[in-house]
Amino acid sequence: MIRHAFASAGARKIALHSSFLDDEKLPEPERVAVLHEIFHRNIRIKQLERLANFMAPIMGGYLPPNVLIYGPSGTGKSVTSLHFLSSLAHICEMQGIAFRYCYVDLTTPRSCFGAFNELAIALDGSVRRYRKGIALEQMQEMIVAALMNATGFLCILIDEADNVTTDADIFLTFLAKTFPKRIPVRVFYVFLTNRLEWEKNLDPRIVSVLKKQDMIFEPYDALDLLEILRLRVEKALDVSRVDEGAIRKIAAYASRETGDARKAVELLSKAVKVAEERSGRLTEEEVDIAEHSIEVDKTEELIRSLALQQRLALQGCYAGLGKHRNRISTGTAFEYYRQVCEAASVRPLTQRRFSDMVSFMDLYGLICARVMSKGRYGKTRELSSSLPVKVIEGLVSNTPIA
DNA sequence: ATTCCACCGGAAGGGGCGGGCC
DNA sequence: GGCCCGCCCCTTCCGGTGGAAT
Repeated sequence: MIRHAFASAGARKIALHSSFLDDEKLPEPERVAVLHEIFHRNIRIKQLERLANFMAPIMGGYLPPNVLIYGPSGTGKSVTSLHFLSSLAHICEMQGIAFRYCYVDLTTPRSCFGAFNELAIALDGSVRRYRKGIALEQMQEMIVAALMNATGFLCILIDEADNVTTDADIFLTFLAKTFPKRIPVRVFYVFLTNRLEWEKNLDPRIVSVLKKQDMIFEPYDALDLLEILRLRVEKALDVSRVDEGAIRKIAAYASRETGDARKAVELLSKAVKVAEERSGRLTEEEVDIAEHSIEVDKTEELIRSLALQQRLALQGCYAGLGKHRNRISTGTAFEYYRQVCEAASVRPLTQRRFSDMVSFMDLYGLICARVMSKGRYGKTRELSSSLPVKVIEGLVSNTPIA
């Protein structure tokens, strides 16, 4: 039986090099190679061209302007910029121009201190984290000291620059004013962000000192995605078992939603798994199944990550919805919520708070809540279900309520 | 035209806690 | 390690609201 199971699983195998479907698992050289191919297929060529125009002064020994790049997540801001800078470094090396760049990753939100810390790590090349409790000025001194002997040009690429949660102004003031004056190396910045309004929240004085150029990465369209997906398919899969239509469908799904390349690859990877469990062939049908199952996974994960009170509220809502033909008012839902709380021996919150939680869950699409006026019988939000049946079952079966 | 239901949702204030700073 | 401030969560209070009922 084991042998048979193994053999039949092998016969349905589609993924030959599954690491190409997951960038996290890809070793660095391979990743670079994949990127090179992507850029050879004329994707993001316009953006590369603009970057090249901005940076061209460096070849004549002039300081390029700072660049601010907007674009939603998964549009290749980071990869494109990194690819460009590494090429630029290569060219400069051949021309004998002293140039280096470093990458400051603020993908996870950080405080001002944390941002300085990342910057320090990126600059002096060490992996050591500075101890907490150092004064900010001292951090700045150390960062300056690390570059005291550097010469030539330095480009600092700051990913998700809007993620500095507290005192972003201090961080940016340092970058814009103090830093360039105190070090011999000529520094310029590339900021990446996915929030268009970021600039408006900044101190206008900083913006004017930065004297930056703007650039926009629009989401990939279906054709770009198709190209990106084809590359992955060629690298990772047994091409003879993949329908062209399936790939087109994935590209269509992803471009219709957000144009996020990461999501497209994720969907591809999921579809491959589905196909391997089923027919051993990747067709449009498998894509549909995978799409649906990603949907379910996402909501289940969202529910798991809810705070206790929020989950109880959600359970209360769906417990009530099950008994009232999927239409209930906030007041009734609140009653059910209280029962759920009692069963879980948790002190229930006030109705006011419950009302806020309902709004929150509506916002995240876990429930549908519309304000309705029933005339003399009051005004209330009418709650109805907006989750797949499978998810609701899982949710209610956890409810210890009769 | 008025009343009145059953909430909505803003404001204000308290308490707990985590992170920044020394 | 310890202190303190700011933030978030929660409660209380209350004026507001759309339309059926009268």
